[in-house]
Amino acid sequence: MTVACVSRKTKPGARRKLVLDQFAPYRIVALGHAISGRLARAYRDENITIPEWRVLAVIGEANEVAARDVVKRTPMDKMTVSRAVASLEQKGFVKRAPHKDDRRVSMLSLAPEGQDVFDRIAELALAFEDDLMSTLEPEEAAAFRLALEKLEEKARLNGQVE
Amino acid sequence: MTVACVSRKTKPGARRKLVLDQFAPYRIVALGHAISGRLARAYRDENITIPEWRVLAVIGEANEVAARDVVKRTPMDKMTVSRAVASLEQKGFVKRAPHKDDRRVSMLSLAPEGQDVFDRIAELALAFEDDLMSTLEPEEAAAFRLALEKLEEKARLNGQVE
DNA sequence: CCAAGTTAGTAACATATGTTACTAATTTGA
DNA sequence: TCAAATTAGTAACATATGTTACTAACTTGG
Repeated sequence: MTVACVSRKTKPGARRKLVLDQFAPYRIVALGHAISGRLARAYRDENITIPEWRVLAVIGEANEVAARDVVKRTPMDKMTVSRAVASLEQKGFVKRAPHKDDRRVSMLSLAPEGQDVFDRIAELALAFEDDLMSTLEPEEAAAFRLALEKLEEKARLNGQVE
Repeated sequence: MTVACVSRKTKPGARRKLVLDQFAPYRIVALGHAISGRLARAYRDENITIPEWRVLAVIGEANEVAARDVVKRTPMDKMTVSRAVASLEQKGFVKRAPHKDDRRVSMLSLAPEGQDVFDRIAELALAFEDDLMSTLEPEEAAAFRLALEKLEEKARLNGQVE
């Protein structure tokens, strides 16, 4: 157990100036934006939006899920998911099957064409990840992933309150 | 001898399965989303949108800038900036002054009230950053910031192509 | 049972954001 | 010197996204 030493480099009471380039939350959001834009190319060629891709990915990972599970596993609200699913079904990428004993729920699965699309995008996405992360040494990358996890945990917890 | 089966060794092009929770780009975007949501509370109380806050921050940092400079320094396109500036001017937070010798350009600066708003939000934002980053040990935090920088560089460069 | 509450999903509306195309001002270069 | 290209900024349109509130299907507790 480590001692939570919240030391900062600045003196207590000294008012820091906010400088965007050194403001970590901003840097993280900006990086996310850049990444989204970069990945968007892979979706665009398949006529898939970002929410649609996320839905595809969750189904592709779990084989059969309900829409509510997609909501739990991604940063999208249920309306966004609902729209994405409707569009994917329309395109013939996703199938709905009635839930065994809850008629409100449909179970989602990939149609053959949806599986193909998923595979193609997944390949590009993984290649992008490799390329991106190759800028970091292996230990750096591992540390980065760990830090991401901790920060997300923290950000989500705080988000819970109100 | 015959080749029995597919090697499991990871090599370039080898097919991994895409698992969202282990897919770094997704984790980064998700963290960005969580952070945005968390910070939004500070803006909301001041009736400031995220693009408006970014504009305020850039002006607050540089004292006098043109809108185009805001575009260069943030992940927003010029229309988004234009709207944010218009709104901020309407609210009396930002002033426009004609550029010395280019009549297309207005120089933006903070009105006194804008400075107040900026100061209040900046204080909350810095406190949030402290809280967020306190989950990391000082060396972890430093490594994380460095990694962020490298990744952003890489993501932006790739974004250039095409 | 069955009234009250909860949950899954969607419709309808409001707002936000991106895209295209335009105006006006400036720069370029033949 | 002036036609063509570039740049700053905005308008108008299309699309995407969030919010509220609703329906239908379940669950619960008396």
